[in-house]
Amino acid sequence: MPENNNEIPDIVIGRLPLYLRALQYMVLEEQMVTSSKELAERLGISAAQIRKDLSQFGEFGKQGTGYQVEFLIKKLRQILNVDTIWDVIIIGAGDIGHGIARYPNFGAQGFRVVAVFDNNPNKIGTKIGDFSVQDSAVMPAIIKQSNIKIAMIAVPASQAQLVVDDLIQAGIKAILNYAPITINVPKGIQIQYIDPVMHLQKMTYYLK
Amino acid sequence: MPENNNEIPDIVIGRLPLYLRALQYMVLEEQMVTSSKELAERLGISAAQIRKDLSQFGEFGKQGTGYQVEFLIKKLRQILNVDTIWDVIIIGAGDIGHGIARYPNFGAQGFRVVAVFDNNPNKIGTKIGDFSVQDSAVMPAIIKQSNIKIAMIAVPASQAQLVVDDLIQAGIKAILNYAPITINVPKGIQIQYIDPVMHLQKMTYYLK
DNA sequence: TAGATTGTTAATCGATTAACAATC
DNA sequence: TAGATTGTTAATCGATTAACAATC
Repeated sequence: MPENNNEIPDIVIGRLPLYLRALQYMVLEEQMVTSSKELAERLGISAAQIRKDLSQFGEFGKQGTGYQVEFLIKKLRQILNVDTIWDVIIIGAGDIGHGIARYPNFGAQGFRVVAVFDNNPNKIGTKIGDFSVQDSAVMPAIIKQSNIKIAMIAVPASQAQLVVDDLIQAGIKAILNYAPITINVPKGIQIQYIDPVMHLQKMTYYLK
Repeated sequence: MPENNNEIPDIVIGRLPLYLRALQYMVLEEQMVTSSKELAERLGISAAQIRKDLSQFGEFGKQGTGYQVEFLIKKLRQILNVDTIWDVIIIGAGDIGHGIARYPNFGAQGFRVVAVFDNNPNKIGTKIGDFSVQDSAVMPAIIKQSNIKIAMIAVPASQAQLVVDDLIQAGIKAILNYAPITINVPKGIQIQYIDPVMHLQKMTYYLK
């Protein structure tokens, strides 16, 4: 007896934020309705792929008409769990930490930075926008107390694994890692990487 | 008569910088030799995949022994065209522009930031580390004059497409885009995206 | 009704993995 | 020689695309 196969591919999940982003620009342009064809052209992918991806989660369109932009945004936000606000912490108050602490796009997209930590005594207590940098020593307590699930780490590569281990110990479930090093995490913990060097080195392959 | 199929998949190219990064940490740890198995464990991928990827470019290992770390690094840098230094410019002198202008990892990885541009008169002439911010108006001339091929853009989403069009017009061939919007570029131009929100939204799908 | 576009199936295409002969 | 590990093939697995009935 075949199981109902309801495992949605990770690669599909990865495209949903892309769709959401494009739809939000349509709202800014006061466009009410779109189609898989139009979205596909904007994003440079195939219309069939967009329809197939969306159909994993329900029937959000109308034949002959397409998709209501606002409605599809609402559905995507529900699917991605960004129809509420997630509190996020930052570890590392260097240049990158400063940059992401002030990043203006998190708010509208479901994320709120609530604390910045560092273990350097010279940085503890300094101000970044609204927050003052807190001692990493109090980090686990604050994670537990505020039930925070998401962290962004911007510490030196040499410290990244240790910091991640501490974060997971304290209850963090998702990590966005700016340190240029591969981190090991147990199953069930999400980790994503941002490393501009990787992108640049991929592009130079094709240059000259 | 079958053509020699020497088109290397883009997805393979994307993994090479990851291998390179891991190998460089091995050098720091004074490890001389590695194996596909060890690399695979570090990176959380399969050993077969690493061997297959590398074999696209040559035979870099020895049976029974594995790979000489320094030698493989040298080969990967050649393949990726990062065995020389690429000059890179930054457009946009806001928080993100500041952050990447001071990013410490570019130098050792084949990239050198040589200029930062902005079109805001309040920012033009201000200092970021060693450079002063230049007027975007002079950007095309400088790109041509210095034969710059790579740009990183950190401007508002609303300006990103226009800036990219200008850059390509001036001769830029590869763009790392920090603006949270999909950009259209002609064939033959490389573009890569960095958007922390996308990564966060992908992870929240799996949370609770 | 005619035109447009969805959701879905089946076919195609491409990527990953398992396995092993070769060989260091 | 025995053990280890490569490079490569073939099999498997998964993702994308083309096509079209359904239907707005």
